[in-house]
Parts: sequence; C-alpha cells; structure tokens
Amino acid sequence: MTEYGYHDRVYAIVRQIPKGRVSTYGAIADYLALGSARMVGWALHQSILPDAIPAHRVVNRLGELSGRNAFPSPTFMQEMLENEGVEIQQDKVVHFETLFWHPKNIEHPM
DNA sequence: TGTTTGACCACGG
DNA sequence: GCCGTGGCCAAAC
Repeated sequence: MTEYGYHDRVYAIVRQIPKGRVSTYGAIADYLALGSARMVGWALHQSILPDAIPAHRVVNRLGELSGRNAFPSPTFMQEMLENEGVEIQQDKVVHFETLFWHPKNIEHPM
C-alpha cells in the first residue's frame, strides 16, 4: 500500500525544490499539514544518506544553515548552496526572502 | 512502557 | 534580542 511515512512526503517535497532556491522546515511542514517542522528536520536527518535529496536546500525560518552539522563536514552544506549560486554569509542565506521557495509553488517557481 | 531528544516554529514576557 | 513554554510525532534509550 502507498503507506508513506511522512519522511517520504518530505523527500518528495524537497526533491521539488528548484536548484538555486531554498525552503524551510516550517513551509514544508505547513504544506504537508504534518503539524510540526520538527518532523521535517528529523526526516531530513535520516534522508541525507538516501538518493540525492537536496537537503542542503532546506534551512530554518531565519535562512540559517541549521543542519550543516549533520553533513559530512560543517561546510558541505554551504558549499553545495554556493555551487548553485546561493550566497551564504555567516551560515545564513543571503537574499533569503528572495530565494525562498514554498512547496505551494510546485511547478510554479517564482 | 515512560522519558528524553530532535537539521523547528510561534508566542509571551 | 534572549529565555521559557507549548505543540507536534517518531526514534532512541
């Protein structure tokens, strides 16, 4: 049965995040109506190992790379984002509000 | 089986 | 702008 745990839904959403854009735990949790952003963070922590999930595009509501410590190296997340053209400064996404992408805008970037 | 913790968020003081 | 509290659900102990 299509009995997806919410982490599967989180993966599905995160995979939709366009390159060069970022989203937040709260936005994903809100979109999935799971109730809490905490679950998203927990799910993502588990999701780093599986197939190519751009977990680096998920930051907290302040645009901070709160999950960088869960990556192979504390700077890995930042380097990935910078590689996509996202500016990072002091572990925060520059122009966060502009780059912010809400799952609501799936296939409707911008 | 109950408690604690977690890549969080919003609100109140 | 920092601290405490509630919420939300699952995993780890």
